[in-house]
Amino acid sequence: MKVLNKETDYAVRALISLGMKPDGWVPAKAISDEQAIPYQFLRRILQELIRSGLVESKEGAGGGVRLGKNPADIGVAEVIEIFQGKVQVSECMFRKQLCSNRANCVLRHEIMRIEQMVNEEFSKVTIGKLIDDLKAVEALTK
Amino acid sequence: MKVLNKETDYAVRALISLGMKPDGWVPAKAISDEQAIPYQFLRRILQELIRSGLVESKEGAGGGVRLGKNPADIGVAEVIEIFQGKVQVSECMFRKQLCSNRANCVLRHEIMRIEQMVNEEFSKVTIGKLIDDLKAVEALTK
DNA sequence: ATTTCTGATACCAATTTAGTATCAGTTAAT
DNA sequence: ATTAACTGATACTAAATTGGTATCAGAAAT
Ligand code: FES
Ligand code: FES
Repeated sequence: MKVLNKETDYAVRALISLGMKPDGWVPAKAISDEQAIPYQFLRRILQELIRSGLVESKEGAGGGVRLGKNPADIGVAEVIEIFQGKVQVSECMFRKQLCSNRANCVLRHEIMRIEQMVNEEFSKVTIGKLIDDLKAVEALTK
Repeated sequence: MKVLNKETDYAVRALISLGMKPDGWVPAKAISDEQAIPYQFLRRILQELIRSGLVESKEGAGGGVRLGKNPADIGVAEVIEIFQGKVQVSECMFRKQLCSNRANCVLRHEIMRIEQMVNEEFSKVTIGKLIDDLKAVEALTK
C-alpha cells in the first residue's frame, strides 16, 4: 500500500528544493537536474502546483518558478490532495446491504476519524519543517 | 486517494458477514448474494483469507467457510496488509540528492511516525467492533 | 532574431485493479 | 454409484491508473 505516488513525491521534493533557494526564479530544468526528476514529468507537476497557487511562474528567458506561499504554510496534506485527491477510505464501506442510513452510520464515523487524523498529521508536516529538518541533518553529517 | 481497494473492502464485509452468523459453514454463494459481491471475485478473496488463517473452509456439499479467529482479534490493519501490503508512505521520500544517510534521516522518521499511527488505529478497528457498532445502528433504526 | 523559458495538451507503455471463466477434487445425500 | 453442492487452483481479460514522453505555441530577455 503506497501512500504517496510519484507525482506527490516529486512535488514535495520540488517544493523543498524551491524553498531552499528562495531568491529569484528557478527554471524547471534546474530542479529536474538537482533532484533527478524527469524533466517533462516535473513540468506537468509544476503546472498543477502553479494552478493551485503553491508555486508562481514567470515566462520567458530568465523566468522560472518560485514558491507562491511561505514554506511554513505549505502542508504535505495540501500537496497530497492536489495530486491524489482527498483521503477517502472507501466510497462507502458498508453499503446498502449492511447499512441503510449513511447519515448516522457509526462505522463510517469510526473510519472517518482515522481519515481526519491522517490529514491533520500530514498538514503538520510542512515544507518549512522538512527544510529545517533537512538542514539539521546536513549540519550533522558535515 | 483511495485507502481501501475493492479486495480489502469486500474482505472486511465478508468477515463481518461471517462474524454475524457464527455457527456452521457458510457457502461463498450466500455471502456473495447477501453482500452483493461478485461471486468469483469473492471466492478468490476468501481463498487468500483462508491462506492467512482468518477464515477456515470445508470442501464439498454442506461445506463453506467460517471465521478462523475471534472477531475481536481480527483488526482491519491485518486485512489491509493481506490485500494491499504494509502501509508504506514512499519508497524513500528524500533520496540520494536530498538525504545521503537513510539511517539517521530525521525526515523519514517524521513520516514513519504517521505510518505507524495509521497502522495502530486500523488495528484497533476490529471485525468484532464493527459488528457491535453495526448491531447498535440496526437497533436504533428499527 | 535568437535563445531561454513556461502553457497547454496529446500521446504512450507498463502496471494495477476489478472482475470472469474453467476445471479438478471433495463431501453429503439419494 | 450418481449426482449435486461445495472449495482449490489458476488462467484470462477489459478498463483504469501510473509514470513518463513529445510537441508546439507563446512570452520575455538579450
Ligand atoms: S456505510 Fe455506507 S454508510 Fe454505513
Ligand atoms: S530520505 Fe531517504 S533517507 Fe532521508
